[in-house]
Amino acid sequence: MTKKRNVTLKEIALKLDLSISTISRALNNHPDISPETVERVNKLATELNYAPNIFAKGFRTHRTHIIGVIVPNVSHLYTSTMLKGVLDQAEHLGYRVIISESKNNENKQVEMLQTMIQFGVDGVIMSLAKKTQSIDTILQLLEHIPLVLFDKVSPKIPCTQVVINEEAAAFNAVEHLIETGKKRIAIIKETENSFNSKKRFEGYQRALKTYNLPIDEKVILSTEDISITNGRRLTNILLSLKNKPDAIFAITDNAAIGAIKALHKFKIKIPEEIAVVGFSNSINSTIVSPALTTVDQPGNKIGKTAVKYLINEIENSKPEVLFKTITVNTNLIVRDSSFKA
Amino acid sequence: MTKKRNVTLKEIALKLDLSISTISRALNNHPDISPETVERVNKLATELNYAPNIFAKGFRTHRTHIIGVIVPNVSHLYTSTMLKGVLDQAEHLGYRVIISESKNNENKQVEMLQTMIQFGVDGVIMSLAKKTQSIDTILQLLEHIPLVLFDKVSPKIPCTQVVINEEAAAFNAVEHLIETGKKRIAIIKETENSFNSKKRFEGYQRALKTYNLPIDEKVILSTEDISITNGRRLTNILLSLKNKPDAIFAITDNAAIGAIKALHKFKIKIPEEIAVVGFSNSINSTIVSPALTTVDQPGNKIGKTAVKYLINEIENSKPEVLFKTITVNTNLIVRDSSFKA
DNA sequence: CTGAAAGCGCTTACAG
DNA sequence: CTGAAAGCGCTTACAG
Repeated sequence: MTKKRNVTLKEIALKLDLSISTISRALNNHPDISPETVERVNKLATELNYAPNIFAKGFRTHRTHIIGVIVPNVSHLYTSTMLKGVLDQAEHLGYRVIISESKNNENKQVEMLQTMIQFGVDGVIMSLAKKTQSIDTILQLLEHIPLVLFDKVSPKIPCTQVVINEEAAAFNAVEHLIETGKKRIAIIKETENSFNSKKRFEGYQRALKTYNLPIDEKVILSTEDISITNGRRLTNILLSLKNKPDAIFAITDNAAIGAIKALHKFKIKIPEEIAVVGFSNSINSTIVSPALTTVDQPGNKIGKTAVKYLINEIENSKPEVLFKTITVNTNLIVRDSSFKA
Repeated sequence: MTKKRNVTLKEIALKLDLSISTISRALNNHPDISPETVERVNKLATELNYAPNIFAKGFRTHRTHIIGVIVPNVSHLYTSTMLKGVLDQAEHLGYRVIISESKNNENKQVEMLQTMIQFGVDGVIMSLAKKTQSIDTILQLLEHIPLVLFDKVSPKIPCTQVVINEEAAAFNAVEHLIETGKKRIAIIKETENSFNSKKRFEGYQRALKTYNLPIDEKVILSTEDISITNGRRLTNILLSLKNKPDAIFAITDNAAIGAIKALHKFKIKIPEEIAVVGFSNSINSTIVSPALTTVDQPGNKIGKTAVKYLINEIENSKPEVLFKTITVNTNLIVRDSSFKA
């Protein structure tokens, strides 16, 4: 498929009987060029619909104005809201965005990172694949490119990391349950000690301690894959306990939705008998009934913030950024799966 | 932030005391080069972790191996599954993907298309913004770049278009309702005569005609924004009718979910009194209760197919592609919001 | 204020 | 089988 060639500086130079250098300068508002020349050049350029060849430009300047984004799974609801934030902010600051999926595979993640660097992106924003172990390669690649982590992060990687106030958010969620009279609060968390799961669990523990409630291993359940199905399965386990919980804090909306489905099955009243709180405020949380009380996790803002910090690193040739955490705040949204305070 | 420079052909040439040309050829498996040389070059290249500068390459070859994707909204559930398909297939065929949102704004859509072209993408996959009117600019841009439309398409643009069998899918959905005994089937559709809404409406009409059921304007409702809220609102209107429908076919899952919420409020039994069928098979459709009967719309496959056709056009310099529709099939998934057949 | 020239890293016709 | 050279479209130090 042969397509029309684009207008080049040379063509403009020829038509205006000026040099390519002058055209380039005029178009880039170089102070040296006379206003009249700038005027003439701009006029013809718009007339001819001139658009610089970004590849030639990037090739020359070692800047592509492309940001790479690597996430485990683009079609996760929450991820897609982060992507929205990334796209918006990037566009706003004059950058394009290339997106890749790691599919929660560590090797693929590194591979993607490498291609992106090879590709010449100016920087990368990444949410880590589950169970990312060997940080070594990433550390090496860090010498080649500015990197900002978001959402799924790791303290082992010395770079800017954008996260929500995981611990405090979980604390608030559990505190809310306690304040509405719940005394035996179960938690459904991830088996893997991911940053998010760990912090949320810490918040849960701190809330119980603060209110002098016992921490009982029997109602602390974990799962590899924190899905609706597993939320349901673990809730069934909770229901089989002699001493049942009166509330469930699930560290994701999906697990919470699974919990609600299980409680429904056993005709247990929500929130009277058992209250449920989730985490994310995904669209799903308003569709399930009763509507889910959950932590609003502003994906959009996380994405925007990550872009802001990355571009800042790209554009300011300051000393290397080391470990730095940026925290975005969250709110608890109380719906029908728990009592109003 | 200064980052390490990458290894170049020149460095390899120097170390091996060969010319840059030879290195380039060896790395590209040019038949002229002796096997021993190829061997030596490859060895050093991997040793040095050589990666070609894609910008220099693209600049030289006028090929970037980047595909541009323009969609109205990345954080729509369905869109994100299409994106997943696009990313997978593109990666599989050795292409990178740049994603942009048109935000359903026609001007922005054209603007994005222009930047992508300027950017040097090899081709573009686009889902049209709502109410895309002035096709003129798009037609002009078509001369510069291969374009494939997907999901939201238009017969006015002469290019490859990837869609599902909208009409047949709607026909099947309505036929299912008829076969389970429903006789007065309402439809909730879009006001705008978009390709999708139009085709689905045609399928609805054909089903009623086929089974000799009357088409009654009173139960044909439209809305600008086919959301949960509006699904609920329009269902309230249906419930205020003297002669109520016994089934509702909503052309999106969201509208169907709104319908279910409205029916719930009035304690109407689903599907006994009124059955509901949606369209998309989004995750939401399994979370609402009763679980929604809906058309499974394979976003993943649509995305993949679009990429396949686009890359085919990019790589084969055949005569210009004119209008051509590729249809991906769908299935009706029967859940609890309608009777089993 | 303007131009000639080098060079970014690569590919490829041309020559040998 | 290998190399010297041109050129893709742009920017920028250097010269005037």
